Amino acid sequence: MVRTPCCDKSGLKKGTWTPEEDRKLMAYVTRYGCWNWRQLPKYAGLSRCGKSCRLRWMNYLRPNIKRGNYNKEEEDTIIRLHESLGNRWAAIAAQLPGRTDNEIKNHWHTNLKKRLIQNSNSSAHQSKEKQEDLSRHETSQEGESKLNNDHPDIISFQILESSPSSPQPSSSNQFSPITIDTTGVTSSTELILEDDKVASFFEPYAEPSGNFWTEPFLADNSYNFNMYSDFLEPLVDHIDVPAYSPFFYGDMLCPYI
DNA sequence: AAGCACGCCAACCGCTTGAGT
DNA sequence: TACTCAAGCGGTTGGCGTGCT
Repeated sequence: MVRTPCCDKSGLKKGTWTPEEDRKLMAYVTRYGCWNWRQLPKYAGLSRCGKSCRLRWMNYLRPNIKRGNYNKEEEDTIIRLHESLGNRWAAIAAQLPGRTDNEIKNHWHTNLKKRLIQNSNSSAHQSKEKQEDLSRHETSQEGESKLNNDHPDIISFQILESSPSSPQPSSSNQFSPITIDTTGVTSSTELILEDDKVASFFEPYAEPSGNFWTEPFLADNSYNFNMYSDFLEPLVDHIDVPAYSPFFYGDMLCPYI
């Protein structure tokens, strides 16, 4: 979407990712991990800069990405965290499993910010009316409680504002680029992938009882390729990922995984 | 049906941070 | 300590989709 597909001066492709590029990146990262984002596109056969690959993986291809349909809890969390953390989208995203900082940022600018402004405007307007009304009756305390009843959302927001801000230390979420956020993933069937193609792409290789996404990536920081070779081999071969890599086949060592 | 305006959001850019030497 | 470089982060951009006239 968005950027017109083109090449920059160094010959690297920019703009919308094609399904083929997605498959290449996904297959390569799945097979070899993200040992070096700058070098990765070269070995993955992609004419993209490493930064672009990383972004694509982090915001779109990474497993357990939840997309769209924010529920009220999530929105409340975003609002509350934004109140205490400001525009630290990565920190906010760390508290919302499956959501990316980019997506939260977009959602904030397109929905939540407007909503808050509207709320504050209407509350300010009504507050003014109430104040005038109250000054007439000189019953400020009574009026305050009525205002609270009229705008429970605003009030709860005020309470949250005054409460001690508690940016949770997100140790588990401050993952390195290739660490897989496994929150909420208990089996391969629970993968949250918006793109049906991507989901179906991996479906035939999903383990019935194991946890593909967590086990190989978390097991003692080494890539247990052999365990998933049956899974990866046909997958990678099928989508024609370049056979070369700085690592020996089946002897992959990636300190980040 | 065609043109226009606007919102959404994927992706880019540039700055900052942190690790390695 | 200073320097280099990769990765992370947040702000911004701009094409596409959709609703409105």
